[in-house]
Amino acid sequence: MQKHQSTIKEIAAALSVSISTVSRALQNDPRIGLRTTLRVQEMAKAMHYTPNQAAVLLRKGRTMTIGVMLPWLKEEFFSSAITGIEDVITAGGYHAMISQSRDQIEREITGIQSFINSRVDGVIASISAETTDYSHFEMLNDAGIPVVFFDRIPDQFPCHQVRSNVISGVEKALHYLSEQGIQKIALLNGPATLGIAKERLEGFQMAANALNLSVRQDYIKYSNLSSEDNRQKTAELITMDDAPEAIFAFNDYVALDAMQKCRQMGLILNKDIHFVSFANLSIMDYMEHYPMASVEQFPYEMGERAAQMLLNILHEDTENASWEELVVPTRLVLHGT
Amino acid sequence: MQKHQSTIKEIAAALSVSISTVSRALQNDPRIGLRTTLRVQEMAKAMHYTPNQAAVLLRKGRTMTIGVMLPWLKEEFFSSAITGIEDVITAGGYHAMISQSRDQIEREITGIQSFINSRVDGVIASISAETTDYSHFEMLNDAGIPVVFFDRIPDQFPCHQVRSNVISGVEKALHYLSEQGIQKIALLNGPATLGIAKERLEGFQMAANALNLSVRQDYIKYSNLSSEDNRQKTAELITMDDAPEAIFAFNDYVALDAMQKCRQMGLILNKDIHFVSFANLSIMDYMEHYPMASVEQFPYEMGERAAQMLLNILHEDTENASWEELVVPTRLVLHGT
DNA sequence: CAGTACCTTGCAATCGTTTGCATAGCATGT
DNA sequence: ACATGCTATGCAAACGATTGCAAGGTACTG
Repeated sequence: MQKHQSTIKEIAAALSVSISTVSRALQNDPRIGLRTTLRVQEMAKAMHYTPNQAAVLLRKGRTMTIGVMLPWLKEEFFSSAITGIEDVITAGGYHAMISQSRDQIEREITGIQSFINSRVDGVIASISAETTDYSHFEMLNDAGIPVVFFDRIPDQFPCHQVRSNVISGVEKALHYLSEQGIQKIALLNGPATLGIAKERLEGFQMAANALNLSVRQDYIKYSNLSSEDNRQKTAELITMDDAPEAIFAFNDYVALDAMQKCRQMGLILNKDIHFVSFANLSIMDYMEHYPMASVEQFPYEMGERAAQMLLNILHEDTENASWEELVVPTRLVLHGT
Repeated sequence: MQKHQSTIKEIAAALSVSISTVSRALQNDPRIGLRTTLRVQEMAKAMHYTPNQAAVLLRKGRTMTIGVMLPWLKEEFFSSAITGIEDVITAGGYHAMISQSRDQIEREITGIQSFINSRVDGVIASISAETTDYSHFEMLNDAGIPVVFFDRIPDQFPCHQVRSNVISGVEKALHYLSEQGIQKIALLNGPATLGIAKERLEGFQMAANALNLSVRQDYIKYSNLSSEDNRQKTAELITMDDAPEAIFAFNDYVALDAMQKCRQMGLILNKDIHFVSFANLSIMDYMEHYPMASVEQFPYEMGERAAQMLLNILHEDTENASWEELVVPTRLVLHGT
């Protein structure tokens, strides 16, 4: 009922010892006698003492906090990734400070600013769809705060990164479509600025060449990931004179919009038009109209790996200049067969 | 390239003024001359100065941080609520520290502990499905940290709270079913420990009485919200001798599991069995098999209101003893008509 | 020229914690 | 009796910022 946070100074006063003794006793410093240590720890418990993190940080220069910046919490991919991140960093004694950019560059910048103000020990980030300028991440670098990017990775410069093997994922999916006798395949991609969009395109072209499929430039569309644009670009594809038989979607959200648009325009899914996509939302299990196949990217695992990488970097004493890079394999999941 | 965070002390040294002058200049204190103020602010910018939050907190005793504790980020209801919370508190100069309990009491406790260590100024919480003991929230109270609960609210004691008008929502839904000539209605509820589950039951019984529907005890099931239990309890309902015509589900996730189970067991949705539920996931727009109607709870708005309430409480100077309480109206959304 | 007032700046304490160094007490060895 | 070594504790200076109070400088007034 006291509305008050107790301090080591108060514990010290209550026991008539010095604050340094209290501090050491609470850390089980062997230089403090057993009797004193026990008395202090009991008193601390009785007074509901909890250390003031701000004071500890100020003294130690570390916050044991990791900033996590990602586009949307509501996307299952990212909330799963967060869970993986949380599991790893809490095991390491850290906790997460989460911020969503909502795919807006301004929110990303202010969020990163706030990470710097809070002196987070490190950052894990997946960049927004709008991000083309990276000066806010350079500020982190100047401040000596390491950053690990995952999934959505800047492609302008080298960086610590965890990404899924997009190219092999695309290859597997194209291979599968081709096996089903489907030749005319469109790519409904994300923003061209996104590294992973470029990778999807690259994988798409490589796999198409390997399979002797022609890659038509007008089969390649870029969406800004909004539902409107997803539907718009889908309409453009399926109203073409020589419309594609299958659409490879950037992710499941794009696929959902695209499939809905196709149905609205009278096409029958998995007959007139086929879908393949990235991500594999768990909610898909409940859907009647799902993509023919999905490239599963294991977001939980990617989060774990990104967090592990960051903790490793934090625990390296030497400032080694090399950029860590990890590629998580993908898996092609077939639906409804 | 300096890997270093600059401090006011360094700015002071660079300009040969005292640190107090720098501190005041940065706050536009009128006591500092215009020339000096400008010189300091320029130098601060040039040196990429950002205030160390820990030091500010230590001095000021406020963190400008709000702890947000909720069950699952991946549930759209909560991620929408977070977005509402974020929008309000960032406008007020605060930022959020998010923690998910994943419906586990232990995670909830450690998360709240960590909020206390970080000396958050306030907490917004939606309790886990396992929470029956509230001593961790009492610790917040002892520490003088105000808590606003939303949606999932403890029912053992009074507290600041924002909740949706569950009872009227249930009434509307039951009324609608009854209008469709559906009489035998089951309630597939959440854990009995959850206040909102009790409310759903209460509303269910009240509305049923008002509509002269009999409330059969064996039509009322409690799920622990896991998919297995959702399916299990559904199976129990639909295999009864006198099975219900409609199931009122605790939320859309429960409804999805239940609908899937019904389909697996050969029932035809919206014919053999009808569904009504709480929440109204946006993903439902993409679904073939959706509930007949959903009670929309406006999570974004609930988040906003909870945040506003908390900020109001924080800005009240007097410790007024009354518990704030806000009920957000619900809306019945009809699907597929 | 002394007194007054104002404008500008600096000193030093403070927030809660950690930690290098000093010190007091006590037993041991010579 | 005295140096030596050990154990157990305390002192005081940090960490980076804020802020009440003091003080130096300048200009104005009588």
